[in-house]
Amino acid sequence: MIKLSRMADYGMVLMVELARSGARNATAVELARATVLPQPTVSKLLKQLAAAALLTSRRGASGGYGLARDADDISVAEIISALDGPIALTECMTHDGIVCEIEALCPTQTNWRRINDAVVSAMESVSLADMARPSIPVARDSRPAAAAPTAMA
Amino acid sequence: MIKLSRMADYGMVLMVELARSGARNATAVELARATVLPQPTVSKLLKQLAAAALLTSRRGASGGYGLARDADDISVAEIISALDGPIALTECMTHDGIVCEIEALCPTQTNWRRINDAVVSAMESVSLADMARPSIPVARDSRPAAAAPTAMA
DNA sequence: CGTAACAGCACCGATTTGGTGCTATTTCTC
DNA sequence: GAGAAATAGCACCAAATCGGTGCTGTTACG
Repeated sequence: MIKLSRMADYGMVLMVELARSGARNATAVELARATVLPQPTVSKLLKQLAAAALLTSRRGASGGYGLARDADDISVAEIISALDGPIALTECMTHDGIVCEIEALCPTQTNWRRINDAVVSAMESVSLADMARPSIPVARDSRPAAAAPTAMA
Repeated sequence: MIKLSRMADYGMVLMVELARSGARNATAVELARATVLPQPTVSKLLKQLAAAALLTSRRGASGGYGLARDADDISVAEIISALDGPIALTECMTHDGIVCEIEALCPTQTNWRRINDAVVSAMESVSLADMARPSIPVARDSRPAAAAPTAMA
């Protein structure tokens, strides 16, 4: 359903938690507790995020993780591609320029790329700071007739 | 990797083929041959597309499929959601207004929705006719240093 | 009435994904 | 200097999803 993986979802939660708390040396255990996510999975995610240079890590006793950059300077696109790999709607999008095997699909390649770029830029335009700040306090009980166009069915 | 399923990919190929040929009564076998896709899968896809009212179907001998509307009036978003279900990056996006279980994620819900809407509108803005017409004849061998911003990594 | 096509199942295999566990390695503290 | 506490980097396993296949209707043309 064009949905991002649960890992990316969890990863975002962790990043938001770090951005909110401002902690620069939070341990995996602390973060797991704060976010109510399984600890082993949290560790795995933090490792990946650190490997992608989005987090700094301190090893050894009293070690931990912290944001590598300002939350304003980290985009949603970065977080997602760190955990889910590059944002590519079709296979053709990954290797750029190489013709895909299925001849029939290729003519549409340019248009796919345009759509893909739109998705990427949408995610690049939102920063971690944006995600951390609950911009519009969403109404929980009364739902105002779905303001957002939910596509079709 | 935020990629759409192969079914949606194939489905697009079939729709483009129908848009190009202009055939209003093409059989599954013909379309499979034209697109070089496995016939059973093609049949399955055509059924789904017909069920979503994107294709008209004629049963019986000399039956077949055709576009239900003008190619200009069918969006990429419709085709994708017909085959892959509604476009929803996160689970929260499907049931609109209902609070998800994981408390920590919810505050970011509004921002997720904004990103999701951007994706949806990107796909709604491109019609099947756009996809069918090879707008810019893509250079196959010489690749001009990747004009499109390929995100990171 | 036979044949050619769509309709709608149910099922199965394989790939991917989510999750776990173990073994280093680093570094702080006592 | 030894031990404890934390990250790093593996490899592995279980499960859910996805892609694909096969059958049994049902419709309609000839």
